[in-house]
Amino acid sequence: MATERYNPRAAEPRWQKAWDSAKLFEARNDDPRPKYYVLEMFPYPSGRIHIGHTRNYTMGDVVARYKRAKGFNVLHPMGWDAFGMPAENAAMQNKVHPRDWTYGNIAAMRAQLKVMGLSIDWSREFATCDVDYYHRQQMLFLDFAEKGLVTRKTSKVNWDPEDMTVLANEQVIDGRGWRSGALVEQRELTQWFFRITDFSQDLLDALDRLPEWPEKVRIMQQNWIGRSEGLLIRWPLEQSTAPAGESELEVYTTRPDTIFGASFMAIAGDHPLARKAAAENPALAAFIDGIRRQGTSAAALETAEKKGFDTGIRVVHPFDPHWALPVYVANFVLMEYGTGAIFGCPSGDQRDLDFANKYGLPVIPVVMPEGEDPATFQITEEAYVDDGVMINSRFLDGMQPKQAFEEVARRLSVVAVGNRPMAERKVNFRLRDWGVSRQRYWGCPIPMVHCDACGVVPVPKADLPVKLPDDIDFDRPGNPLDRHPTWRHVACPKCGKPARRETDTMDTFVDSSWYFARFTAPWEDRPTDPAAASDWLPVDQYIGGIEHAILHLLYSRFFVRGMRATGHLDLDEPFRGLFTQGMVVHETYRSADGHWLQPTEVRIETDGAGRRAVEIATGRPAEIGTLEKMSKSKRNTVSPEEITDGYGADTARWFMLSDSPPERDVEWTDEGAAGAHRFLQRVWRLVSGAARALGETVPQPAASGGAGAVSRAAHKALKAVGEDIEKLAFNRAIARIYELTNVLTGPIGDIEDADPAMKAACREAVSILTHLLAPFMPHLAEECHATLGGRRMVAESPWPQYDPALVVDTQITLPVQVNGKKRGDLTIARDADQGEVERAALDLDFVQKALEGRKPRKVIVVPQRIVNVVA
RNA sequence: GCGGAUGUGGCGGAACUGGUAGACGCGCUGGAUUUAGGUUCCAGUGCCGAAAGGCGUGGGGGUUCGAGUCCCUUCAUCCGCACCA
Repeated sequence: MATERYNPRAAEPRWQKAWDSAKLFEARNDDPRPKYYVLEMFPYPSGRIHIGHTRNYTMGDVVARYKRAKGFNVLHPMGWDAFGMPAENAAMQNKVHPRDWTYGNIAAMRAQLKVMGLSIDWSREFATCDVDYYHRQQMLFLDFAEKGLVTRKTSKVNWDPEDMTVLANEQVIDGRGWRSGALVEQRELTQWFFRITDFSQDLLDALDRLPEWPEKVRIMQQNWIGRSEGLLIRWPLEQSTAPAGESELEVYTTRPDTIFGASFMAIAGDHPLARKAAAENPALAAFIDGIRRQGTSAAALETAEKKGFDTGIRVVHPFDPHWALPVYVANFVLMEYGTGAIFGCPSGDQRDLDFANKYGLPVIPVVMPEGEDPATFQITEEAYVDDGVMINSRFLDGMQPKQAFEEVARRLSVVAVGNRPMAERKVNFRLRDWGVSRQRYWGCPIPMVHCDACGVVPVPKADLPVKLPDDIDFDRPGNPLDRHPTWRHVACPKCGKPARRETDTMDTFVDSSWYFARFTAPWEDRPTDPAAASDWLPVDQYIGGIEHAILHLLYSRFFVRGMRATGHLDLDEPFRGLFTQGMVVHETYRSADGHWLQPTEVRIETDGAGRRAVEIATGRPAEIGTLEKMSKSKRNTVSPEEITDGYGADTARWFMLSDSPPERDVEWTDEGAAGAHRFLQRVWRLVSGAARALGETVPQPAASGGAGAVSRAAHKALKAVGEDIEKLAFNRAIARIYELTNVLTGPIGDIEDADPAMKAACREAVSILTHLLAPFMPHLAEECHATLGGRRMVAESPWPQYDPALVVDTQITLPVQVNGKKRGDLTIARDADQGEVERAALDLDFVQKALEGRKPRKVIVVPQRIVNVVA
């Protein structure tokens, strides 16, 4: 039968328009149905939609369309993470205003996204650089400040010399700026901070209440927060050696049990005691200077020698007034962690051991593996870090390290140094406060004013927004707001005298820390409608890249806590379900002379012997390289347009979700895309053929025989696909749809001669198939649905319900094993009891043969699963 | 160093709580249809073997009637964090 090929280029825009005019995807806040909020991490408007974006949004769209069909009030919005450096770089390079560049990119990318046929509520779209958005962000900042969640402090910051801005710890990767790649320097600056550390414990505890987050992400956040329990010990200084005014050294340790193994103290170069000592000791000052210049990259740290310098200061051991220990300044002690001072126990820590060996310090073993002889147990080159039994530790001898910890804590907590206990228990976190000041133009201005008389004064809410000035120059690096002739000059809101605006703008991670809440009521003139935000949130399914496992997700979790404290919503956590999807990767190709070739520049030839690549332009063989994340440098990119122009959006959507599980990388191949398109055309032939042959066949109860098989296949697929989508197992759902299509191909080919029951079963089955396809290939599904005479659009139709009676078989085929090896099958009624199954199995020829007349020793019947005859 | 994964045909991958390993797709082989094809349809496709049969989920061992799945051990690859006291 001759069928027109399905033409996606005609059909897809038509259906997109139909969905649009019916406003099918616009969510209403007053809709009484249960809500479902599905969100993909919003894109940075770089200029082009990348194929990775497409995969991400398609996953969210499948969920959104499925949930909508299941009767939920679905919120599926889209916006733009639009502030940031690239806009300024473009301004510097191309003399284009960051605003124009950004909004131009947004327009281009929005058009690209629309081609994909995503079921997005575009009425809620915004960009974080919209004044409407950052205005409300400034309101939040002031509310946070009022609640004490914002502080201003001088601290050592990571300074990116290329971008001329401060970076958060999280933005320093291997000692380099996450964006510029420049080596980061340390500088002392006064900065704005969000007090995320106020929530350290809660941010940690609440991870256990996020069962729908990947384990990996929760562990990464746990490690990042880095909680440890230990003891803060105040070591008295030997007064004759101490700088004036210093009497003790505070040390944080998680191993107080090893205190009798201590042989030195080490403090950071920035430690106050080190500074004081250096003031009187030029050689020490020079040493500390050297530490500051030392690289902080991972490689530098790896190879950097552990170096120390004896300050001459001595501390007294807390348990022995006659035991003095030297205080070194050491290059491996961090001022930022704990107290910036440690005690070194060489026998229990490899780094301390190396240090002790280098400087000839004593090595006293204090923990020994169970069963060793304390008289002979020695530590020379390798520290013993495992559990064991205490030795050489006076009153701790014989204890487990855990008991020893408690004993030391107990004894020291009752001894006083001055008016404080010599030691107290302390919980320590690795997490630092979040520095949000950026010396950039294209960001949300921090709504603060500096007045010589009044100090730092918040901009009154009535005076918001603090708008970015339009007239700016990018002829020099640095912050253009600083150089603007007028913008920074403002009257002090308090005293009215001339004052200066804060010229720092906020880290763009602030923008993305609450956008999901703004989507719930983007029209509000306050940051949120607290009721709407609390109703819609948490996001039921959040989908994005693993690269945001720490930064964005942790900041958002903090923001929700801050917004709750300031009354903007009532919510524990922003994202109930989190899914981190894999990347789209592609083979790489190199020409004979070694330069990278684009996929469009090579032709792949395949035969029994394998695959070869040929450079089209030269006809010479090209080398097929490894799979890589698509990148400009390797030239292995495929653009969404290339695919949609050729095959249409449905094919692209289908291919990206088939085969590979969504959390893994998917390899883009031409063969795969072509295969997906073949399937699309096959479905169209099948459904349109069925529609023509069946006309208005009235569905009637499926009968037995072939019609029953068709019905059962359809209902089984219906059940399975729904369950797979719920689990985000898109590849499995797609395999199910293929299976159903394979089952239907035969019967529908012969449909002209079929009986009415078969016709009815096929009619129902193709209708089910259409609904199953709809989340994945929504345009094709609409076309099929219309061809079948569907009244409404699929996008506004409910998900069909499967018939429970049709998803179980009455006859089942059990594998029959003899001695654990499969020898054949047994077809029997599903509800046959164990005895029947056993008798029938023993009657089977191949079982008889295998038994050779012997009685079986045992017959194992697992109902509805397997029979195993043990001979 | 610490933490986390992953390992199944030529390839991507299925296999729910221990129960027919390889669903589904790609590729490949053979055949049919078509003016032709990069179309469509049919059949085949884990490995060895003519067959009977045997062997098969990174390697080795174990538990079990039965192991891809559980336990021990080992190897390989990938990812994250990392001078954190």
